[in-house]
Amino acid sequence: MRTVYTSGPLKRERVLETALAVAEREGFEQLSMRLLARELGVSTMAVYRHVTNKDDLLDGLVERLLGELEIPEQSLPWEQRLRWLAREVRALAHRRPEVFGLLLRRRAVGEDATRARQAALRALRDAGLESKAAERMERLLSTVVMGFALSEATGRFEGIDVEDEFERALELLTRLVATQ
Amino acid sequence: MRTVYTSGPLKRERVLETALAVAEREGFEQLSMRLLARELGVSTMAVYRHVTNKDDLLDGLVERLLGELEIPEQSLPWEQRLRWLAREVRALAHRRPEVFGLLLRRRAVGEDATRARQAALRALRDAGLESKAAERMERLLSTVVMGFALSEATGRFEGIDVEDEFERALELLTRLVATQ
DNA sequence: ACCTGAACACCGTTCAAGT
DNA sequence: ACCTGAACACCGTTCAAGT
Repeated sequence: MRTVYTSGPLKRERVLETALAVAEREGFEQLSMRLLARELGVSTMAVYRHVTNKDDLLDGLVERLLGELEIPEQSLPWEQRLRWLAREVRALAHRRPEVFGLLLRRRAVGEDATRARQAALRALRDAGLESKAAERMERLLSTVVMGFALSEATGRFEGIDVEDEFERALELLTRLVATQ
Repeated sequence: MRTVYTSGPLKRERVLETALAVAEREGFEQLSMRLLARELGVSTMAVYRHVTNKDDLLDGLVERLLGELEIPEQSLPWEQRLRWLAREVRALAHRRPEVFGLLLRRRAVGEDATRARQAALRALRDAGLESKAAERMERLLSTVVMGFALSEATGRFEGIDVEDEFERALELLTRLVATQ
């Protein structure tokens, strides 16, 4: 009834990948340990060998999503790096509308979580902000970017050209950074 | 084992109120139709007379939460009205940390949903923004305000003085509105 | 008209048992 | 070492039955 991924032994990597696929295909609420196991062609409890419980599975998904963000080259001007990051997040929300919300519900702790944040902080420092101000601005920017992306993914801004809206918001905020 | 609310007949109002209390006390994930019924001192299916299903229950909670927002007097200067609204949202997130996230996950459709939005739009028009610009700014502001409030409720900004941070962000954005 | 209990098709997770 | 099936304590919801 379902596609069963049969490539090699069961690994955490494949568990997460399949969980992501199931969530996007069936809807996030439908993702269960049992359905995931069925999809992997394995007993429910076999999944627990690669994931300590469902919470750990969700943490793994968050980490995987963050790992999909491409970090801009340091050589680019700071404005372009900020825009790059913002668009990466927006693209992620587009690609994974069902699971994107996880990023705003769960605290990201792993290494991938900080990569994007560090890149944003570097860009803001390069824009001339001192350390504390850069951190504050990063929190403001990430809130806006994540919030917009989520709003689009959940349909809160239906009927609105979010592409355009998002670019304008970025424009405004970048100007705000420049005048800090 | 649990407090049973015994005041009068079962009404939608009391169902929602109790659901809110249960969610905040036991955690949002623990809120179930069965536990809610137990709490109301009634059979599970009796709850279904006041709520068509769990989805409808959650929609009801969203509506109730939005109804808790106090709208500022029109006589206040526009900056103060915006600040008022922002603080109301932040206070709501503080009061209902467990259920606040619902507001960002579900589309609000009822009347209470638009009250706050209309008040913000009026303030922005009074600030001199033309109609389209006011709508765009309202979306930006609401995203920031809701995003910050959620981040605080979920602990994303742990160790940070969100009170201070929030005021600074508002300050920045208000200046942005003034210079539009 | 309003409430009930049993039943159905699901969950996450523990644990003893199999290879 | 790795996987399994049965079991436990839960879900949301349908439906026939009670008052």
